Amino acid sequence: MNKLAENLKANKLKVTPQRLAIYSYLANTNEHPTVETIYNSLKDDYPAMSLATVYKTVASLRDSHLIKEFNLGEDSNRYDAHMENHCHLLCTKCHRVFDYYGDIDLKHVMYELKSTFGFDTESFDMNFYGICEECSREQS
Amino acid sequence: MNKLAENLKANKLKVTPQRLAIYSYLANTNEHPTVETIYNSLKDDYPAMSLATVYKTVASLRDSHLIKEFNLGEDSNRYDAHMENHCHLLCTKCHRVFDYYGDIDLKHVMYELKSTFGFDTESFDMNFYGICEECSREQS
DNA sequence: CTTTAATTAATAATAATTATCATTGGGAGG
DNA sequence: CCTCCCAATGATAATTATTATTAATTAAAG
Repeated sequence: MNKLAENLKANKLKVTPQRLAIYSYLANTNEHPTVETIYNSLKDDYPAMSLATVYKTVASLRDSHLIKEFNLGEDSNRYDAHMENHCHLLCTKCHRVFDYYGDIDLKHVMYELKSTFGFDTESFDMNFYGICEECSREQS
Repeated sequence: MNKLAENLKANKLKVTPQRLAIYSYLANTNEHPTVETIYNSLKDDYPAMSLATVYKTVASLRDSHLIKEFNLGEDSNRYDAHMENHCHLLCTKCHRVFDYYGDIDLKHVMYELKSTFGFDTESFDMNFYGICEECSREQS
């Protein structure tokens, strides 16, 4: 039995073909697809699949902390099954999103948040906006 | 002539009553209101104001970099006229948003992004998720 | 197998946002 | 001051993302 199906079971989610398809699609891409993109990518193999199913599936995967949902100021949400903490690089020209897995130490900041505001940090995210290599090469 | 009107003019935006009202409302709050909130707060003083005007106004203020637009995973966008770089503390219990103006030094990270990926960072943002003081006091 | 509760597909409904377009009014140039 | 032009506004329709409903289907426990 594969890892993804185990993860589903561990969270009391039934292992259905659609659910597995959506989950493994997310696990095997490093794009950060929207519901629309997921749907379009899978509808050839699952012609009966409904958009509503994709919405509900990503919602339950998100609730079980198997994937992350985020929004980068666009019109629709993006999803990512890579749960290691990482941050995003957003190219303001081509609008692609890149990952950065290097870890950023913010213990001192989190300590200050706690001592100054009494705020207990559980997690954080971080987005860098700028120009990607390819776009800056084109520019010159 | 006040500062806000000057800012509008500097960006070739006509200084209309509605626009000034929306802009100064944003400049004088440290909530991070949605379009809906802005509209409801101003419609007593500007009974004729239309929701569409609020949408269009925040869009042009955003395009002129006079305010920031962001989304914290909710259904609607939030706006903030405080342009000094700061990050947000999101309480996962009460869903309030707090500001942190302390500056976080990420020069070394940005340098690494440049040398490893060729990514030129223009700006970044950062969100901390956790429990605020008030909520953690209630818990115990 | 059989049962049952969860999942799904189809579709309707809702909420946020954007587009359209006729009207108005800010403000630059006379 | 006036006048005129074009950006801004308001009313409303349209669009887009997402959620709710419901009846049919199916995974998986016993």
